[in-house]
Amino acid sequence: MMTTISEIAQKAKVSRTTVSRVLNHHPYVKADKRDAVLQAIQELQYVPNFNAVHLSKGRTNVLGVIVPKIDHPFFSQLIAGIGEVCNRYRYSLLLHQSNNDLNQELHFFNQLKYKLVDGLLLGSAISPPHVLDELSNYGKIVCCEASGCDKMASVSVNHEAGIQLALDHLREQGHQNIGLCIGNAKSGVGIKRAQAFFQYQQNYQLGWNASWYFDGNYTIEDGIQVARQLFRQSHRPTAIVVGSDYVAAGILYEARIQGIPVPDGFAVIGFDNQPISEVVELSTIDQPIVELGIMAAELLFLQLHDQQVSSTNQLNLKLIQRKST
Amino acid sequence: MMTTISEIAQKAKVSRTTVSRVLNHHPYVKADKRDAVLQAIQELQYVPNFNAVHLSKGRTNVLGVIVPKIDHPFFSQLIAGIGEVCNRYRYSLLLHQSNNDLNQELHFFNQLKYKLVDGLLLGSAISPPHVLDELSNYGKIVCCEASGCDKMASVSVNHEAGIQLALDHLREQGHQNIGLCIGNAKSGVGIKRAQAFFQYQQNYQLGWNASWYFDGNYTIEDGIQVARQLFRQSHRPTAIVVGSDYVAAGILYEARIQGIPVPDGFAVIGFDNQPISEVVELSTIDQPIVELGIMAAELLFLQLHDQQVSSTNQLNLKLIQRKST
DNA sequence: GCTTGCTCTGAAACGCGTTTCATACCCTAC
DNA sequence: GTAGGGTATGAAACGCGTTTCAGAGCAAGC
Repeated sequence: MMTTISEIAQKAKVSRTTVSRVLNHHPYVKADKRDAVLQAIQELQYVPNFNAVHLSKGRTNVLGVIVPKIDHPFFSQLIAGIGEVCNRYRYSLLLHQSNNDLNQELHFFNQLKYKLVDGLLLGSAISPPHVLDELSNYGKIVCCEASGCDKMASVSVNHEAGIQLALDHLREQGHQNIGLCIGNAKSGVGIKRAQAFFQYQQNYQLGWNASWYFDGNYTIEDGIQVARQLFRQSHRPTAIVVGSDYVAAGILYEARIQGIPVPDGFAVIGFDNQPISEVVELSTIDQPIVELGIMAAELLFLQLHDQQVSSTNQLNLKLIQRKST
Repeated sequence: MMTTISEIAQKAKVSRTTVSRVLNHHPYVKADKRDAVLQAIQELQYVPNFNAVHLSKGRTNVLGVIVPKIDHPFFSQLIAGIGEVCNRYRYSLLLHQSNNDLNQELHFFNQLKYKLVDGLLLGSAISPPHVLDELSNYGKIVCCEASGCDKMASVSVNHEAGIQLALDHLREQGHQNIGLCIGNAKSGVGIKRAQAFFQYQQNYQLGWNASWYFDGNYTIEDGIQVARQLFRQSHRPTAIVVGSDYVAAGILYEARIQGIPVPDGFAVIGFDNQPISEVVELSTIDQPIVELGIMAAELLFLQLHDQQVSSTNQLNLKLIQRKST
């Protein structure tokens, strides 16, 4: 029992074309006809069916976003930034949680092929480059980390600079033996951070031992485990760089339990500047995550409006010193 | 240059109807024709246009979710739960961030009217009941807190029970003078919690002073301010119930700064059991937020499949005792 | 007076699947 | 032998807007 533009047209004694023009604010409609149409819309309580609009226009004004885990603070902030831009442009946001599952990811990519979204924002992507390459034939894509695919633009945090900030700071505090703890060692972020770390280590002749390295850590609980392994070692580092504030908070927690004085006995520096780092007084590398989302979305909109954009974009980081270093 | 089912039909020497049947796994298609169609789909690299599907089917297999702020941990967990269910049912999620702005909210509600989503999940709603009432004529809606609209189902946390758990626990620890700190005093949650608190207070003859009440607090920083105001008072409560772990963490932080011993000098209990509560050793009332999202989404799917559901649903809470009480 | 160029309007085609309905075939049951 | 019922297929209508194109009206320019 939906009202359609045909009924409006009939009631207002104009053609469907004219109704469509009124709805789309086309200038060539005389005032009297416009008023008649608007009145009919009122009286019949017309509500447009946007599936028809999308079909005929060939676009949907929807952006797709895929992330591994919505409730990870990094991604929820990223989405928040993207959402803000979408609101500004009156676009909607189609969100998908992949759980780092390749099938889920591929399934979501179809939304672009199926014309359900006008563009795609990749919070993370585990698909091989050739898949992304093929996908980019179907629409514009922006990746929130270096994608390894030159057909799509990317925005990312300057991980090298971040690691360097952290290490410069620790060296200034007199540390020479510094451990590393990251999340997914195989993700772009993980690889970049590890590379930058070991490069720096070599450049500055820092001490090293394989048992000072940890990966696959994401939670507070993980941090506690890392700390236990670390503090068990007789020859241990005097500081550690940690890829996540949550993990770092776990390490601080365990240090307190074991009575190891921070920062004098052991220093910890995290990444992200999540709210948690404030209460546990953790030094950290602040990542402008919301801004990252905003920038990624803006880049996508530029491309949707046929503007050229530079394909790699980096955001800068800053050091926030608190009492853990 | 899109391939359409017509081209497939031509190539496979069948009708469009048959192609449609193959795509929809309709049983009445002979194997040889089905194969011919599938082959043509392969060769022409056919990709369906789902806007056309949505238009003719009258549904989109998309759920809408609206929340005030995506990166608030409560809502990101809620969305994560919803997203999980959506993945299970192969539905997509259209997400909107309202920033508690009524216009944003109304704008998003149109997605249901416009037939862009099959159902709506309200993470929060500030619209008056009559708006929600009218909206529910356009599709199924589930609200994640008591909505005040009897036409839609709701799932919510049992706030009364939560407050009671917290207060029972504090009384057991010998507290008689207990403060209260909540977020939005005008939201459903805020009202419920305050009511339950004051009811309990009266029932058990607890001490009270108007300066022991705080609202509009959401962040760690807010918590620090609350603590400062609190600790300035000569006649102050011996414990406080706080509606958010973040705010509670701020209070604990300030207590430490001021050298007030916790829990002996002052006890704090939070709500949510966010990760932060673990590292700061905060006692808290655990809210099953992800489960709340899952349940809300499940309820919506039940309704989309024409099943009756009970209109009010509550989830239970549990006390997590740590070192702050 | 006639061309040029806007303004305004509607018929028809288009975007692309799905669904209905009619038809035809085949087998089983009586 | 034939009525009944399942299987298989296609033509045409349908869902509902937008866009193209052609044409009419009207004013300004020469």
